[in-house]
Amino acid sequence: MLQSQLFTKTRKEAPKDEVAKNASLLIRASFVDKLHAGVYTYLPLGFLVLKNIEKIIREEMNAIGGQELLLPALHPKENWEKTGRWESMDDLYKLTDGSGKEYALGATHEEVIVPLAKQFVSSYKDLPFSAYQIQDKFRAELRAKSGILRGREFIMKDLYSFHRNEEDLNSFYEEVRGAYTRIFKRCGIGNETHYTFADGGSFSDYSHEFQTVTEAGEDIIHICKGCKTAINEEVIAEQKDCPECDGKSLETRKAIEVGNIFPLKTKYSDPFELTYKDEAGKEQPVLMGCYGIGLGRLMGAIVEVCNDENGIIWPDEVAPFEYHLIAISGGDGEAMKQAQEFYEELKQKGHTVLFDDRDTGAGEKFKDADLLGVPKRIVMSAKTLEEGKVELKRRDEEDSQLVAREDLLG
RNA sequence: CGGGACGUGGUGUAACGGCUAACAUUCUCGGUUUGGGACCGAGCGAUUCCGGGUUCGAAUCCCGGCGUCCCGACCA
Repeated sequence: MLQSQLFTKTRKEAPKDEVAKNASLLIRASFVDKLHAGVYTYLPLGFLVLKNIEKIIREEMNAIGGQELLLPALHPKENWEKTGRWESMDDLYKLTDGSGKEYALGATHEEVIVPLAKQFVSSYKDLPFSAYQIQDKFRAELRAKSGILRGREFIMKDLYSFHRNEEDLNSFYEEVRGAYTRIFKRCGIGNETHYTFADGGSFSDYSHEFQTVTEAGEDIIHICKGCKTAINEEVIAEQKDCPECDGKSLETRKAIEVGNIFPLKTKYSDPFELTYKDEAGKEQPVLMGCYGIGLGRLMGAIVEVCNDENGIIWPDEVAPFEYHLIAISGGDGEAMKQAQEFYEELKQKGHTVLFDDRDTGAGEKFKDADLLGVPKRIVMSAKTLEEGKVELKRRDEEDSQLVAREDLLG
């Protein structure tokens, strides 16, 4: 992408009302824009990151057999009355059309996917299976906060699994745990993200969360120094020791919940009478699990973890581009000309490149490069031309090096 | 939903109740530059969030609303 063509611009200063680091940096670098409290636009650069996160999640979901679909966001009131959540879920957005018919904006999708599954599940032979979607969710948060970490409209991946017995549910549950662990690792926050025992809220008796340690977090977790498993503050009273190992030394940290997994069992299959016939022809309730990851929140958490005083430092796999190519103009314009050619070459070899072809000072380009946080920066100037090479610097490293162009094309 | 802070060009700030609302930045034009937001000159850009009130006079004081952020409560 040519930076001169990008319709968004970076800012020297963050809007004064953004305190959260993720919002401050993402807005300054023009990855996102705030429409109103808790509702953000993903601008072209932010959208690239979001799509990368989405790709990672999709690959890992597919790898454990999840079937992708897209459920509606506009739900009939009746489905929500059936589970009792039309009344009990107070952050549910409710709306009425011109004729007086009432709807809910999807805050979660058990109310839609369970009736859907009912249409196709009748025998034990139809089980197990799992389906997921990546879609906008709406929740009337009393207080949107922390930039994109807690919004009122947000993109979420929700996976639902359907099983004939608890054993099968539990084994799939562990598979999802593995997939989630890989997702957060690929997103560059594997070391900061902990598998955590938590309360089930209104969803189930208990649950597990994936908590990323950051000062911007709104939860308190107690991390086992032995096995890195953690316990959420809300259940620490019941569980004083690490349940995974003998480690009893817990470290207390603030963290943000980037993912969660719930054994729903029959909580939502019961109200919709989702059942199957077993080998004996006997009607049995379907057991369910549900598993969520907030994509925007994940992006925010990555920024909270991966930054320095100069800007964002995107992990390789989520970065909007692989290379940030900077041409330092001036002189006879040769550097700009050669950079233009190199840009085309890199693209041809399949690399993603942001090419700073703007006619502006070198300082501004470097500042913007640091702020945008593309993992690898290539500089071409009169200086590098003399050597017949280009300068390569990783965003997460101090030193740069001169390398041959061919070395970057491979 | 309780408490607090704030609301002035796109962004960040300033202005005692009193001149044409100031400065920086962004942006436009011209010129000089080109290895860390460079420099010079000339411009554009605001009904000071909205509505009332006090006053000869309100960005400034008072009341109400709306909005944003922070703390708390709440929360897949």
